[in-house]
Amino acid sequence: MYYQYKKQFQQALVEWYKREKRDLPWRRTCDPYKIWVSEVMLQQTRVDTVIPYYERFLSEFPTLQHLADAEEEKLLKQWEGLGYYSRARNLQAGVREVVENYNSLVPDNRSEISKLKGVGPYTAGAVLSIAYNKAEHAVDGNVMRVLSRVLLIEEDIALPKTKKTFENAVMELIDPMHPSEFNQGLMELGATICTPTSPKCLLCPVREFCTAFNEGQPENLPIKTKKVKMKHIPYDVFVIKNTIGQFLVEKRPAKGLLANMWQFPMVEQVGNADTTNETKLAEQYNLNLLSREKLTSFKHIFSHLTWHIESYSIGCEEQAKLPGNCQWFTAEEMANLPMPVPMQKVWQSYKIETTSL
DNA sequence: AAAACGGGGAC
DNA sequence: GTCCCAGTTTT
Repeated sequence: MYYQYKKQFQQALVEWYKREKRDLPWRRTCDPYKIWVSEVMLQQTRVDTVIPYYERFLSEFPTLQHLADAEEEKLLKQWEGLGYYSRARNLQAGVREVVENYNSLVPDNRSEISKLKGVGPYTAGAVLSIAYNKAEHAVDGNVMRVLSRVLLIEEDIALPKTKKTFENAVMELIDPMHPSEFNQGLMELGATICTPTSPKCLLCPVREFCTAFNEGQPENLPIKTKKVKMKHIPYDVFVIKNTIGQFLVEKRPAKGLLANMWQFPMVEQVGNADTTNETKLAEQYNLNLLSREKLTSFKHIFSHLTWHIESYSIGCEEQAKLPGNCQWFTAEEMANLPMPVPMQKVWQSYKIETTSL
């Protein structure tokens, strides 16, 4: 973009942003910690979803120190339902690094802040520009969409190396006097005007600078090729209650899918027979099963795989020897355990089934 | 470079 | 159903 147009573009974007920006909770503060929390929550997650989590999280952990001191169970409980739970663990690890190594001051330069756990190129640039007003790139999906249209960039955004093109473009275009408003303006534009489908070009403050609007078809940008192949896994899930009213739950492994989250015992379905899976359950968990009743069936879609859940209610004698990751809890105790959404659905189904008796 | 990693909303 | 969302880490 020619130099004289660049300054006009910056001014048009920044003035539009100042005028039209949505009133969001994290826009009422410059506290780097709070900006950091908001940016992590917003990764791959919509604004409307984040707002209630953000408010609750910061009232529970108002400072770096509060979060650094938190128990993981309590942290995950706050994150429950938001997804990508490693974000929460990484955020806490990063916060602990800041408390221990940076005197509780979030670093204000890219090389240091990028070393923090969970802080990638985007989050680094977002915190630096928004909290510290540094002229740093913060390239997310919105920015790639907006700039692919404005600058008619036709590289495949599914390829990792393409990100560099957009980071360079931002550094070339960014308003050095208003980095925070410039970066947020690009994202706000992508979220509200320059949307994936049917962009509202007639309302766009920078359409006169937009190559795709003037020459091409904005709706066909950006170009993205990658498609994911979904795996499907059928599971039987069991809500198991012993004779003194406790329920059996297990903690998932510390790595991988839904790490350290709690769940009801589940076994992968092998055939379409029903008794084989129950036998497998009794063996795996060393249980003496008494009764059984069908609960809800549904499918739960993750980003890369689908669980097909069938759930059952089981009565059972209490056993002395349980696998190490298993524990009996009362319903009240269970309420404090972080559980993923599919397990909450099963539990909800159980409660409805039993209260109707 | 590709896959893993949640959940939900919009079309 | 598909896409994608204020992405990062691991393989």
